Amino acid sequence: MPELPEVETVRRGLAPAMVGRRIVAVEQRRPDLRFPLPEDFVARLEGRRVEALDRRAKYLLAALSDGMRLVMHLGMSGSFRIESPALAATVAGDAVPAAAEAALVGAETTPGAFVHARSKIAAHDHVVLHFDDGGRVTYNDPRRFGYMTLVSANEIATHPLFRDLGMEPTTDELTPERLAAALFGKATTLKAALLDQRIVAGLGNIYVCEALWRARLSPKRIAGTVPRRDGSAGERARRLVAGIEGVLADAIAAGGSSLRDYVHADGSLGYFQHAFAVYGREDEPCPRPTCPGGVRRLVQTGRSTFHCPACQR
DNA sequence: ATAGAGACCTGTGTGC
DNA sequence: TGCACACAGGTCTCTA
Repeated sequence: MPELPEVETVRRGLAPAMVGRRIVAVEQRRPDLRFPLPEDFVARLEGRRVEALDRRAKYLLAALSDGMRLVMHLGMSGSFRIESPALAATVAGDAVPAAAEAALVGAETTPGAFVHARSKIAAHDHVVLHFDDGGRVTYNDPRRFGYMTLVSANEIATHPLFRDLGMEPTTDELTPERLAAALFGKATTLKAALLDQRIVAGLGNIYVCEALWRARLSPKRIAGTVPRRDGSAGERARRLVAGIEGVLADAIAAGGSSLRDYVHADGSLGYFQHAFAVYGREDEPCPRPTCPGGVRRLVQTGRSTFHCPACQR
């Protein structure tokens, strides 16, 4: 999926088109995504205003005016397309990087023409939200691993999708002490532990590889050896937290990454992929200036891991 | 309780 | 050009 930085980028792109606007119509183009959509999905959305658009781990949560939350997960290949009069104003501001602006200016002529020109349904467009300002937000997902559901605000904390989620790495929930405590005694590999959403929520295959490279820790290391013997945070736990926070912050700042089937909510392509140190760089030299090693690929629990055996221990 | 394999889907790139 | 196969950002479910 889009991992946490991509979901955060999508959130920022969607917010101006959704927040403060009323949903006037919903096109549900199939009964299910990964799971069946809720009973009366369309009826339970139409007429509600979007009060806020938040993110928890890789989930987007739209707060609706009736107290429900529209929960959206992008799976592996989900994306949103925005056609909105609000978009031109957003693009003109400072919130969207120059590359995104360039991608959009060409598509926009007059507000009416913009909306009309982009109104066609494309393959794998599954849900279209129509707003009271004439804007549209379309969810597209070829692989259909993504999903949407409705959860009442006061049930979010205890809902099966959210109750077991671990530390949110973009907040002060993630500390070396807490991470050390969570990894203490774990017999699994560090790669697998960081992909476990119950420990740190929001990391995926790419950013785990990148965070471990930054922390100079091997993906094959036993997770329980990150804390000190008494379970407290030492040098390794501190480096790991710094690696996680650093790579996520850099990726969010760059506007998220874009691989082959991922496009930002605002339609622009990402560019953080150029900054990956190890992911997808098998056989290239390790980018750490003083390191003589090279990037190697291995498979752990069925997924590619990229790392430098020379400097990651 | 927990770790690993398999499953869910479609698209794309590679090699023969 | 066509075809088979590997692989892709996630995570739920089943099995050991």
